[in-house]
Amino acid sequence: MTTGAGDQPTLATLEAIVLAVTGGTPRVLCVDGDDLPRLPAGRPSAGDRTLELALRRFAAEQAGLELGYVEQLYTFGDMNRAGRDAPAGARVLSVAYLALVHETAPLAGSAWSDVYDLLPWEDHRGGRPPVLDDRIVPALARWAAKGSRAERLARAERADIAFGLSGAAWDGVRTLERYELLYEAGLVGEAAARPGSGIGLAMAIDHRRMVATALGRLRGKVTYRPVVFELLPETFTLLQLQRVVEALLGRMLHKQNFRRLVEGAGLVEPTGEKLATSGRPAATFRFRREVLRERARPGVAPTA
Amino acid sequence: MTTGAGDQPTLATLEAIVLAVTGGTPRVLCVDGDDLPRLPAGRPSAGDRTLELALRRFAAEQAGLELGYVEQLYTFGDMNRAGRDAPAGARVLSVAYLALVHETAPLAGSAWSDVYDLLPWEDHRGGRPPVLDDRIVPALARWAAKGSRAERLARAERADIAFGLSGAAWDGVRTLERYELLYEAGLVGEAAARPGSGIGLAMAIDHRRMVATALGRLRGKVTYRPVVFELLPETFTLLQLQRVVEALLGRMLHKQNFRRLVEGAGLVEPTGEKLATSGRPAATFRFRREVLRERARPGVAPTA
DNA sequence: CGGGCTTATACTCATCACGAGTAGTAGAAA
DNA sequence: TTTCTACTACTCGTGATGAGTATAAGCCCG
Repeated sequence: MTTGAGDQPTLATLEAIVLAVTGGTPRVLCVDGDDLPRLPAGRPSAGDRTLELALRRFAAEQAGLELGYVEQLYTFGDMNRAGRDAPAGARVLSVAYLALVHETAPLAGSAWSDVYDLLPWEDHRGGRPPVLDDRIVPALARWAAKGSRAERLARAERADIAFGLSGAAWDGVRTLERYELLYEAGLVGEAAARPGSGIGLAMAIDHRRMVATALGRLRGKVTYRPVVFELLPETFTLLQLQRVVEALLGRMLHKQNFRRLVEGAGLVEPTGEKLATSGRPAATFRFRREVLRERARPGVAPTA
Repeated sequence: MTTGAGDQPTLATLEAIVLAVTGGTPRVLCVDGDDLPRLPAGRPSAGDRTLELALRRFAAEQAGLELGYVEQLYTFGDMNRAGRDAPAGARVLSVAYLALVHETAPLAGSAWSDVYDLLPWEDHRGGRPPVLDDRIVPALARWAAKGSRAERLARAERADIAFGLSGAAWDGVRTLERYELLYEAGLVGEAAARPGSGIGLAMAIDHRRMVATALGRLRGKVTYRPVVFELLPETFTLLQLQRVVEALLGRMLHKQNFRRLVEGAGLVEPTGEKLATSGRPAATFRFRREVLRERARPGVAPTA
């Protein structure tokens, strides 16, 4: 490995995307920034054996949160992403982690934001969001009409695949592709010509991109790993479970089929207790750990 | 964001896992280290707008390689992973990228290594590798017998799931879990008590862990994204395609079903040409780009 | 020049996952 | 007792997947 001439100091930070689902709403933990809200962040120090431990440490110190499930998401290192307090020309490397927690009370200086306030085009539970056809599709069409012929074709293909246009199917997992397309097309606040004119609530620097990455990853993972249970209490009804999954996927699921999937796969076991609801009381369940041995890809949502 | 007291200088490097498949053998590009082979690596410099562009630049400079498909894999930042030339107490952050290329002639100072020489327990194409039952399973059993009762149960569960023991199914994607388990159990050279006694060819520091990460990611991705075509020439026969997929998955596929899957999904289109083989000549195909619009998850291997 | 080898290609069959729908059940509230 | 809400049990059709049978098209060799 040769050390190039253009070496530069590198600043490394850890960013936490802490996710919870409360009452059908997926929420992400934000702290107040100078201007826009931002994700909680910290730096690894010499005493932290691993990056993940560093993250857990500062989540506890800064926000009093004991994180459960934690997974590394992505490392962001573009040149244009230094905050205003960073030395010019320095590259900031941000290692983003996804953490799943149960709902908790909001903490001082921080608050939960609805993920779908940040990314409104991602929530299809109440049907196709109007913002798609009203603003996004026309703007993408304009964006795709620019450039050389080859470039126009490439842009149109990207837009079609990401947003399920021209006969393509909407793929819930492509959240990042969608965000980046909107960014390039100037439709999200951080990149919009006039501040405040963008779609969805803006966040500092590229933090909304990180949330989009997290949502996409989680939507994928839910179909083959039992991660949802990290967001639920010890025991729960099948409808509660379904609501959390729907909140993550951003689409409704067929109730009977969901039940068949989850029970048939042996993902849950009945506790024997009943929980009073506003209708007929529901049986409560808990996660059934043995499923990890029985199935290679125990997911709580259909693959499609 | 508060700046903790324990801040430390951070060294950032990019590591490239460059993969090719030649004649049924998946290979990774290695460069000669002081002692053990290592992955090609470089540093981002101020002129590189993104980390991915930095990677492409130094791959071209250092090895004369023009990378095609590139994807970020994982960022490694444990404390114990500084090379011997690094200042003590410094944390080295390595952002690892996976790159797929067509086979090329070996370059000066670098060579292709068979991935399954590095991770012999991962290749099940010729049946279950003997090293599993001869060395790994007994050693894992010894490893799992240590610690408190709760710890023993947790270890046994991890081993069962990762290696498909006690009725669990072998999951090709869990390459990283397997490598880490072997590491903890002291079975891979880098961690082995006596050097040279480990299973598989050792690499510098944690580079073999990176290769394991890459293989696992690729095995997963192959089932829902048409990445294999990055490893193949423009046109190919279905058997060539199948051999590449099998090389990645480490298991054999049913020929007729593979054909049905690939043709039925519209992943390929016939070129009209025939290629002479050692038997009946085979029709050649090329990747059919339109499939990206037609299918949400166009994969070239079954999900299981 | 025909048998045997190798590889390619075309079908069939059973099973299972999944989307969608019908129907009936259990408790609470009015 | 009605009505509302939510829970639970089945059925049907389609498509994906694993596995196997049969046939075709070249080559090599005796």
